[in-house]
Amino acid sequence: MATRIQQKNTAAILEAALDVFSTHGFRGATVDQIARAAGLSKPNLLYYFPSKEAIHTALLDGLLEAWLDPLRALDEAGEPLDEVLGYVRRKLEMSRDFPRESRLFANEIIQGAPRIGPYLSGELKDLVDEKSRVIRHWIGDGKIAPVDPYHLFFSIWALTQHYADFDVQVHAVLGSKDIDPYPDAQAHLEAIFTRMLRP
Amino acid sequence: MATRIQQKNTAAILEAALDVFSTHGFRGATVDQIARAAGLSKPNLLYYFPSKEAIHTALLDGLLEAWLDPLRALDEAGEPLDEVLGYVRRKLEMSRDFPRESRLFANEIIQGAPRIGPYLSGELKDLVDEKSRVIRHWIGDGKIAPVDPYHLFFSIWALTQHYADFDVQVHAVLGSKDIDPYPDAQAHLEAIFTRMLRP
DNA sequence: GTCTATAAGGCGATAGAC
DNA sequence: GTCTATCGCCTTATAGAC
Repeated sequence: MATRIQQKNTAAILEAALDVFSTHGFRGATVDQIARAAGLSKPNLLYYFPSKEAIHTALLDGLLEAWLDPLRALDEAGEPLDEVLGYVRRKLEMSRDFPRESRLFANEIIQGAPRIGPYLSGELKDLVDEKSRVIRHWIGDGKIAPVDPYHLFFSIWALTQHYADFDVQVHAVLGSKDIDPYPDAQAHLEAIFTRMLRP
Repeated sequence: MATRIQQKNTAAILEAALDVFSTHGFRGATVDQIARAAGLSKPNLLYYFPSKEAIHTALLDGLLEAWLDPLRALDEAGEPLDEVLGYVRRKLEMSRDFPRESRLFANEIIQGAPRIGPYLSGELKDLVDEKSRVIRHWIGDGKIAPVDPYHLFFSIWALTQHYADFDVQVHAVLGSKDIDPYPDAQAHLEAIFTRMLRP
């Protein structure tokens, strides 16, 4: 049974760690940095988590738990094009609302997925295999244009996560620090996938 | 005037450093790791480069020098759709042939572009602004369908670089370690942009 | 040009008082 | 539960012999 203080501090640590790990990667982050951002001393932080690795694992576990939800919601019984567009919209909203989580994930993958390799070829692949059959079924019925389902999913991931992972570049190129690129991005992606999938 | 030994060792160091930096990021990489991969002792490596930072800077400078070439080649006088498809093809070939360079760049951007911020809002933005005017010109002439030029370029970058940066995930999801995903990727991307831009 | 040895400091983690 | 002090390791970089 966690006390109110424990809950508060644990939450503050995870919040601070998400900030630091997503920006600097696992090795680039320091426990001191996380502790200061959480308003705690270093030994006090290590009173709540046994090690730096443990904090990182806790973050990753929490993330992977929710990472596949948008894809799970893709419904075979729905209107095919709407279902894909809905998935794209949910993924783009995740980039907008949880960019640090996206960068935490991206850091892991780029560095060879040392901690989540089994997840990729297990849970993730299984779900993608399943939903690929749905896509192929829709294609067979003439509901959407022919497309390689796996590369379709790669495209959705790449296009939506780009706005979180490469956020700095997006803003640098658009030039205006204050403008929200997401409304235009949403319209752009909807147009892409509509043209791509309309029979 | 560099001797043959100097040229050989400098090249070996940069080659090894590209391997290590692109996989582990700047902080995650160690000089010892790079030295061993280059077949040199640590002090010997530091005889050729004054610091770890200097090696990284040399790599980044060399990369940025060539990074924009595929976009520079986009020719206003060419056939619009072919020009865009050619750019996509060149970028995808860069992902296939230089995945470590792509990951080196991705690591920098994800971590907030601490070293290349000026490049992004300088050289890169200027070139994108220029080529965006070309895209808009083509749209005005009815040569390609209306599209936001900036988000078009974001899409090209996201879709092509994904195959280098998220290589591990691509292979995990496709399931077969030995299969080359690039032929299918090329066909997929050509179909996307053809459908997207045909008037 | 290349090595062994080592300085100097940062970092993860622990000890022990309060 | 939280702190100060510190251990021990790892890492960057240098000294100095060959």
